[in-house]
Amino acid sequence: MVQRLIPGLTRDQIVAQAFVLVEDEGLDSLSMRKLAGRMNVQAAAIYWHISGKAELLGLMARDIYAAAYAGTHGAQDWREWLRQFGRALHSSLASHRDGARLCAIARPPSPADAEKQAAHIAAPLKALGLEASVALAHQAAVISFTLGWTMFEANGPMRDFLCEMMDFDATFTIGLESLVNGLPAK
Amino acid sequence: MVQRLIPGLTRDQIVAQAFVLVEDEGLDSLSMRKLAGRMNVQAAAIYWHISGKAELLGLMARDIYAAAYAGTHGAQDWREWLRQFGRALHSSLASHRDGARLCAIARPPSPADAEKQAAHIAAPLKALGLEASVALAHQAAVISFTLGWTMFEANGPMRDFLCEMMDFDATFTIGLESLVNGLPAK
DNA sequence: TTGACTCCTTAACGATGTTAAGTCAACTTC
DNA sequence: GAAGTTGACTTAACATCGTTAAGGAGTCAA
Repeated sequence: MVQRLIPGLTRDQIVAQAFVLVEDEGLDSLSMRKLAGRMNVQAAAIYWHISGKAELLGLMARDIYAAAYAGTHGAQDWREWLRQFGRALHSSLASHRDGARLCAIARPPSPADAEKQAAHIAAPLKALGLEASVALAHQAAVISFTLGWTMFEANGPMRDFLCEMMDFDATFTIGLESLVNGLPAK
Repeated sequence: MVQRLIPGLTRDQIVAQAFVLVEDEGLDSLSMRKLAGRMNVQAAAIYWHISGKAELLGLMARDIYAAAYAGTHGAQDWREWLRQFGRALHSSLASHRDGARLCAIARPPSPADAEKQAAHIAAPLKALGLEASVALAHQAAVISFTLGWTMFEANGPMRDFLCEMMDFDATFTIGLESLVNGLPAK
């Protein structure tokens, strides 16, 4: 087992630079060559650390979701938690350029340990009194709405026109509230 | 002004064949060359009829949305209309392979006549007593939720695992009902 | 010193979207 | 019917893309 002192490249550094690249030039301009160029490295070098572009996108999406989970604190009941989570996910998606499109394209990084991951995801809602399957279903609803909305907000048809007719953020909040309030407890 | 009797290729035929190709091989395999090959034509020939791949995707997405609008009949109030529309859009998206991803990627075909298009879209809800801006906002909410859900259903993380834990269709309906019931009339 | 191992380079493969230039038949006009 | 115009397509090429194979330089253990 040999370990370099200065590995030069790291998975985290690659993902971080990928975010910077997307921020600068947009998701469509995210290519392995450009990404490598920004790190003064050849494109093939990235493949030593990451299996391919799909995994890169997966890791980026994971970071966006992680920020959303980190943005929920001290909810008293599961509806409040879902509202917090929805708002946090929306702001996480919106704070990264093309964030929604990225999460829409990205595939799950590890379909293998889905069960463990699902349990981990359902945990906060279970702690607030929801059954596991209901927790996952409700979270799926909130994620779907939020992801769909942010995408609609960013690239949807008539975007510029609708911008003048309504407050996107306020309308999102209304939709999120409606959705969460109507979800059944069982 | 010269007009051929048999133009050989048509926009509609191209779009139709694109749907067939996606149905057969998936959205990732939709390339101009393969599409042209299926019509016994060179790839560049497509560019005579369609400006590029972006427009092709836009036309495909437009067809999917059109099927959803066509699936709403005789609603008595705007909530019922939104429910019908949500269900129709869901089935339209689900009935085309990679339909949700397609609509997520596709850009609006014509940002120019957004105002006219918005009025046309808001019409059915206006006829049922909703103000134009509210109509658009509510429709945006339903589209966002439905598109997000269908995407989640198709490619989302833990898809296979969640499949066993819940009925996707039933859970979608619950979410849609919750959302629509909670939307304000004003 | 030898060998193993990590990390990166060079080079190449096939595929992609797109454009420019050329071709040819169908039509219009004279 | 000859000439010219134009619609529709072919051929060829360009730049770029994700990805892989082969190899080399550096670092550590023996």
